[in-house]
Amino acid sequence: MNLKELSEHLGLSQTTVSRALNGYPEVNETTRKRVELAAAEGNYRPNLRAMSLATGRAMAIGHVIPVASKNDVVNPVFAEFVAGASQTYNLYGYELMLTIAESKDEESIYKSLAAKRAVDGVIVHSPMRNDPRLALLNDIGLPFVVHGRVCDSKTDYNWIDMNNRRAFKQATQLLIDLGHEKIALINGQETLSFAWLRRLGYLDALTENNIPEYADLLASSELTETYGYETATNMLASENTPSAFLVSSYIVAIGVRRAISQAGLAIGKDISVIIHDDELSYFHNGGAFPQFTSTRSSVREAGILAAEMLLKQIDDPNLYPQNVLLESHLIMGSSTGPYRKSA
Amino acid sequence: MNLKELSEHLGLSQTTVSRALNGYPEVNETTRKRVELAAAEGNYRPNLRAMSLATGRAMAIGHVIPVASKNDVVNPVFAEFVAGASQTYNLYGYELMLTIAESKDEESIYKSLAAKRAVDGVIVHSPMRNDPRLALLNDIGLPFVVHGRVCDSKTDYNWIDMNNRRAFKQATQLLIDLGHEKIALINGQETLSFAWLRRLGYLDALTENNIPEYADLLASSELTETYGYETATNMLASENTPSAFLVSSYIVAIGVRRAISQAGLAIGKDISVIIHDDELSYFHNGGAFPQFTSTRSSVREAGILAAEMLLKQIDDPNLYPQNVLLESHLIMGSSTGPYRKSA
DNA sequence: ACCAATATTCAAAGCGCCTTGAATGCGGAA
DNA sequence: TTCCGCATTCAAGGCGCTTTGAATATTGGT
Repeated sequence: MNLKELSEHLGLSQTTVSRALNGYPEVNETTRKRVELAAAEGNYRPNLRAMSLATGRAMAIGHVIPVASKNDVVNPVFAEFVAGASQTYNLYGYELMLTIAESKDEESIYKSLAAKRAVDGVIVHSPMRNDPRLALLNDIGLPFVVHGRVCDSKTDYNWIDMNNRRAFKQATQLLIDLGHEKIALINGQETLSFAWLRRLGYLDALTENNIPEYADLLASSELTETYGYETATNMLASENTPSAFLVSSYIVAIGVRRAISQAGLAIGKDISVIIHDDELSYFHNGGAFPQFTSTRSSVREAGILAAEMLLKQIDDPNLYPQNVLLESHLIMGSSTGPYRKSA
Repeated sequence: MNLKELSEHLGLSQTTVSRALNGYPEVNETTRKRVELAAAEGNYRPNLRAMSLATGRAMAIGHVIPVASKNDVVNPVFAEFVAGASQTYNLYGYELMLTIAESKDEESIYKSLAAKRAVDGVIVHSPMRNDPRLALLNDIGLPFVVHGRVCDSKTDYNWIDMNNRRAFKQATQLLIDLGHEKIALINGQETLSFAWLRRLGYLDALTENNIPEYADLLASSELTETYGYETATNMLASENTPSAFLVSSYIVAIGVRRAISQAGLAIGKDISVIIHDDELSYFHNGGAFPQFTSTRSSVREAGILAAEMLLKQIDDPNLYPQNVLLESHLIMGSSTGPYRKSA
């Protein structure tokens, strides 16, 4: 059933039917009711392609998820984020167009998306400290919102981020207050903003407390279980053994826990661990007594908000860039405890 | 740059330019070269909306990921699967339209997708043993491929699945060969086909070996870490203690491992564990000596193949439904060992 | 040089919708 | 009754592409 058929069926012009369904005021309320009824009965939905050709709006948002190479890790956070964004799109009648692409292809994908008029805007995932995508997107004039921040940007742009720096400073401070001094940071790739900011927060706390920084207690890599396991194993076997770990994700922390347990140590007693918890739905770290002490912030919530921000921007292109900084909560769990010499 | 501008710039008709770019034979090769060059220079891409309006093909595939409720678990497998499918779509110029939706809304989403002509086909995720979506999709005439199978279907349909039954039978047999008799199955929700088939495989092996089946060694739920932990903890504390666990996913196994370690037992010695390994990229279970003995099958690969199957089906609507059954590999790791009475 | 056959190119219609500008119907004021 | 203004409705053009059927250019044979 298309507009023509529907309007013929009703004995009305396409104009009137279209206006009736799109809420224009110059339609008799009686007529509108009739039209709406008939549309519902005939399960009529405007052809998306025709509609966007006519209006110039694609009614779709692009999400381009970068991976380093073809068989590389897909950041598990993205599924949660997208789940949030999808909620928003459903609400406003937008579609979500997903592309998982190698970083090297990203530029051409954005260009193509724009040239094809496939999307009205995009969400930028995994921003780097100095991310070339900002300039690119400004250049091609595609509205966008960054999930995270670009540290070295001269211009303003839309972003929504968690306060990584503050979160990790706070977590480090807690460990220091518990008497720890040798605190290892098992971080994500520090070319990425989120990891860099976490590192800064960690260093902030050390500096403020006059605690020396040990290069061999800093690790930075992709967030996998294996990375957590191997790094923690090595650190525990080294001379400069840490008494606490600050870990950038739940998944990495699983590897760390494996290493600790394998070394015959007890988490929360011999060794303290604080993680950042994105609240991935299949890793529930909750209850009255969570396993991990954590800085917690819902990625799904960020997805919802980012999508809303983008839709607003698309709606009003003159809107000044918006920024949202979400705060995390430091949640006490059973993975932290006072420093013990014996460790 | 649109077709009109490009053709004016070239001094050719839109017809010729369009045909030149779409590889029609009735275009002079010299002209074609000229057109292609100009198109590349002007970064011309046909407007997707206009193109699909003219051709009647949306050039997009829908993926509808069901979740039980708004804040429910998003199956982590889906990200890997989608990463595979996306590779295929990139290759063929298709877009991937993702919707994450509560199960109760799924029907209306499929209908809407079809009525809006937003997609040319869909991938059905997480099929149930008796899944109403088959009839629905046949009804609205939307091509589809199921990732997994619907156990109770009279009609043929496209699917690609891993041989769950055989995999779990084989894994169970291995445990039996190692002397285990009290083998717990920590399974997914058995309304879902994959979990049901795994259960059948497990029972097949028990039956063949005349080993009794204990209801309290069977668990079925959503695949979260917490589920694994709590279930294993309870089973280990019960009268009818299992000496081996068969676990439906890596994530659940992490919880199981936590429970085992907390009970002071050693995996691969006191207790054996076999998992199913979907090869999630951030949980590498490889190397010469993987931590977990596992039935392994790449979900990403399945995504690639499913997408190819769907595109073929769309290309030729008269194609008889296709089926692909992927076999898993039983990979020996360090989480299994012979039965010990002491456990 | 002429014509049929073939190779190229083109003008125009149509995909299904929205939207501009014009047309119609109606009631109340004059 | 006549006219004007407002409330409704409509016809037609356009979004950018593909594709049909017609037109033009080119080629080889005679």
